[in-house]
Amino acid sequence: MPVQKISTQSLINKATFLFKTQGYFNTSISDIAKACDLSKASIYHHTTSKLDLAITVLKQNYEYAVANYFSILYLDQLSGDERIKRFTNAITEHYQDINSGCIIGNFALEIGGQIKELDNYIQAYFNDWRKALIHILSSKYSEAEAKALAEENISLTQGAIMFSRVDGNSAHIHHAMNKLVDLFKEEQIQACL
Amino acid sequence: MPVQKISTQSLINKATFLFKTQGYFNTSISDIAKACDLSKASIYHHTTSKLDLAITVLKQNYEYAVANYFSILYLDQLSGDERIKRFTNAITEHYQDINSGCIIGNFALEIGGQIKELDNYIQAYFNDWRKALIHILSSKYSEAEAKALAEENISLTQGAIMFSRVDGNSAHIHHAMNKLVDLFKEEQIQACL
Amino acid sequence: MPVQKISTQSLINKATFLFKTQGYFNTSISDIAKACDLSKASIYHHTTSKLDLAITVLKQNYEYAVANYFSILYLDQLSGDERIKRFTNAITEHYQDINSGCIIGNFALEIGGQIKELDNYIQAYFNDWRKALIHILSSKYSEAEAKALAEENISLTQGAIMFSRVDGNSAHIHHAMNKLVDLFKEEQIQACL
Amino acid sequence: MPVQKISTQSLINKATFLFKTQGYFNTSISDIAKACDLSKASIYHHTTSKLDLAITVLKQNYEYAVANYFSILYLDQLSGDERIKRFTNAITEHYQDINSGCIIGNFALEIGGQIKELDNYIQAYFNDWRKALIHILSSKYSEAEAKALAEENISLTQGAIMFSRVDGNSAHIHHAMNKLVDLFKEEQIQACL
DNA sequence: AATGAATGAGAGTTCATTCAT
DNA sequence: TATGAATGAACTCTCATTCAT
Repeated sequence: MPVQKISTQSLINKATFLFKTQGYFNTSISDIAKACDLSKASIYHHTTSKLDLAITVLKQNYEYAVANYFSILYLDQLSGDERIKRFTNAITEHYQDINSGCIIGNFALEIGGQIKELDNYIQAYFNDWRKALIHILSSKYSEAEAKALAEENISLTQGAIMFSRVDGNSAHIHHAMNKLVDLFKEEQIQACL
Repeated sequence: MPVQKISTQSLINKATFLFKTQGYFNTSISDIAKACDLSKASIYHHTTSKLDLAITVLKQNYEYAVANYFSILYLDQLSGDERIKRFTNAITEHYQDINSGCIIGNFALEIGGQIKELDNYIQAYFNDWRKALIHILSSKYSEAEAKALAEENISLTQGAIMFSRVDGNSAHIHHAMNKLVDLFKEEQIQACL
Repeated sequence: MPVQKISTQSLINKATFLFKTQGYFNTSISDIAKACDLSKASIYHHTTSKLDLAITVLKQNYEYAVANYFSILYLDQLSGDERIKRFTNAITEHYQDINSGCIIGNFALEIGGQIKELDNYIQAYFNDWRKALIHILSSKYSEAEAKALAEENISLTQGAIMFSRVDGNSAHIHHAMNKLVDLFKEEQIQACL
Repeated sequence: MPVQKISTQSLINKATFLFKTQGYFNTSISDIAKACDLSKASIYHHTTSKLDLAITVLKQNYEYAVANYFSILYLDQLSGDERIKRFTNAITEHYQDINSGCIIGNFALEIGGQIKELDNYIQAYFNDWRKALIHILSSKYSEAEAKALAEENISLTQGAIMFSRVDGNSAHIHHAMNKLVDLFKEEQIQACL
C-alpha cells in the first residue's frame, strides 16, 4: 500500500515555507508532517533528520539564488542596465513576501554561528551575492568602491526585508532595489563618490 | 539556600544575552537558570512565564534605545553634527557585538507577527527610530526626503548588523553609521539628491 | 520497541481503575504509564491530554451503564420483578468493589461543576438512571411518586457506595438494592405511601 | 513588622472552604495563601504541612458535627420528635450548599483508604453519626432495626448531598431529612417494617 | 508572624527519532 | 514508501516546602 503521497521536493518546499515563516526551532517535524499530510515517521523517508532537512532547504535556496539571481549579473552579453533591471526585478519578486522574507537571512540570525553546515551556506550566499554585485559594479567603479557599494546594497536589502516585515509593507525592498539601479546612472556616480 | 542569589534585573540581563545570541525558542528556561546559577523553578520567582520574560526583555531594550540613543537626536541645543556623532557612536558601540546584534531585529525575524505584545515593542522601536532620524534630518531635507533617508538608514543599519554577524566583522555597521554622518555633510547633499 | 504494547481500550481500562481508586488529580500520567508498562510519552499516542482521557473514561462508563444497566429496566417483555432483579444484581456486581465505587459519583464530587464536558456525562448518567427507574416504577406508582422514589433510590445507592467504602464492607450497597426490590412488593406499597 | 494578618482559625476556615469546593489535591498551598491574602511561606506559621492542615480541617469538621449535630440526638430531656426536628434542621442548614457538600464525604471518596490519619476522622464521623441515630431510633425500633435504619439514612443523606450537587438543587437533601422525620411517625412504622 | 527568594521533585506535554508492519 | 506505536530527553511550569530576614 505504500504509494508515494508526496515528492521529496514538495516536502522540501513545504519545509522551506514553514522554516521561513516560523523559524527553525519553532517549526517541528510534526508541523512539517501536517503540512505535507504525512505522518511524522514518513518525513524520515525523505530526510535523515530535521537538521539535514534544514541544510537541504538552505542549500537549495542558496543554489537557487546563485542560479537564478546572482548569475544574471554575469550575463556579460547584456548591458549593465539590463542586467541590473532583471536582477532587481527578480529579487523584488522573490523577497517581497511580507510574512517571510529571506530564509537565509532569517537562519543567519536564528542559528548563525551555531551549526557549521548551515553557516557554510549562509556565508556562501552572502559571498556570492557580494561577488556578483562587485562584478557588475566593477565596470563603473574601482575595485574598492565596487566592494563597498556591493556590501552596502546587500545590507540595505537584508535590512529592508526585515523592515518590510515589521512595517507590513514592501516599500523598503523596492527602495533598496531602486538604490541599486541608481548606482548605474552614470552622472550621479561621478558627483557623489 | 534562600537569601537573594540574583536580582531580577540581572536575570533579565542574562536572559537578554541568551535570547540575543541563541534566539528565543532555542533558549530554554533551563539555559537561563544555568546562566543565573539558579534552579529552573527559581526563574519563576522573577517572572511568570518565558514569554513574559521575553516581553520584559524587549520592553527594556526598546526603552533603553529610546532613552539612550534616539533621544540624542532630539537634543536640539547641540549641533546636528554633534548629535549625529554621538548617536552613531552610541549605536556602533551597542550593536557591534558580532555574536548577537540587535535583539529587537532578531525577535522581529524569529517571532514577528506571532505575538501581539512582542510586536508592539518591535514596531515601536522601528517607529521611534524612524521619527528620531526624521527629526534631525528635517533640518536639512524636505519631509519626504527625510523620511526616505531615515528609513533607508534604518534598513541599512539592521542589514549591516546581520551582515556583520555573518562576516564576523563589524565593518558593515561602521559603514552604515558613516553613511548617516555623510548625510549631514551639506555639499554632497545638494549634488546628490 | 515499537510494536503495539497495549491497546487504547486497555489503557482506558487502566486509567479508569486508577481514576476510580485514586481520584483524577491524584492520578498522574506517570501513574497511568506505569500501570500500562509504557513511557509517559506513549500515553499521548492514545489520547491528546489527561483531561481528554478522563472524558473518554467518563463517557465509556456512562455509556456502559446505559447499555448494560439502565437498559434492563426498559425490557418491557420481562416482568417488573425480573427486571428489578436483573438490574439490582448487575448494579451490585458492578459497584460493590469496596476500594473504588462509582467513578461517576467520585468525579461528581472531585471535579463536578468545574469542567463542562465532564459535567455533561455526570448529569446524563444521573438523569438516565432517574428516567429508567421512573419508567419501571411508573407501573406501580403515580408519576410524582415514581420520581420521588427513583431519586431517593439513586441517592441511597450512591451514598451506600460511599459508606461501603468507608466501612470496608459492601452491606450498604446490598441494602440499597434490597430497598429497590422491596419497592416492587405490592402490598407494602399500598400501605406505606 | 510581623503583625498577625489572619488568625489560624480563619485560615483553617478558608482551607475548609477550598478543600470542600475544589478537593484536596486540586487545592494548592498557593490557593490557600491567596484566599488568606498571605504569602505561601506564611501558611507554614499556622500549620506544618498541607496534610497536617487537611487533618486539622477534618478533625474540626468531625468535632463540629459531633458537638453540634450528633449531640442533639442525645438530648434525652427533649422529645424524640423535637430532637429529630432540631437535628434535621441543623443538618439541612449545614449541608445544603450545592457547591460544596460534605467535606468528610468528599475526602472519603478522594483520599479514603490512602492516609491513615484522615481515615480515622472519616470513620469516626460515620460511626458517631450511626451511633447517634441508633440511639434515638432505639426508642422506637429494635437494636437491629435501628441500626439498619440509621445506616440507611446516612447513605441516603450522603447520596443526597452528592445528587443535590449534580442537580444543582437541594431538594434531595430535604427529602433525606424528611425521611428521617417520617421514621418517627409511629403509625407508619408499625405498618411498614 | 510574615515574606521574598530559593529549591528538588514532579506535573503535563512535546520533541526528534526509531522500528516493525 | 507509509505509518502507528513507541520512547528518552527535554520542554514550560507548579508543587510543597525551607530559611534568612
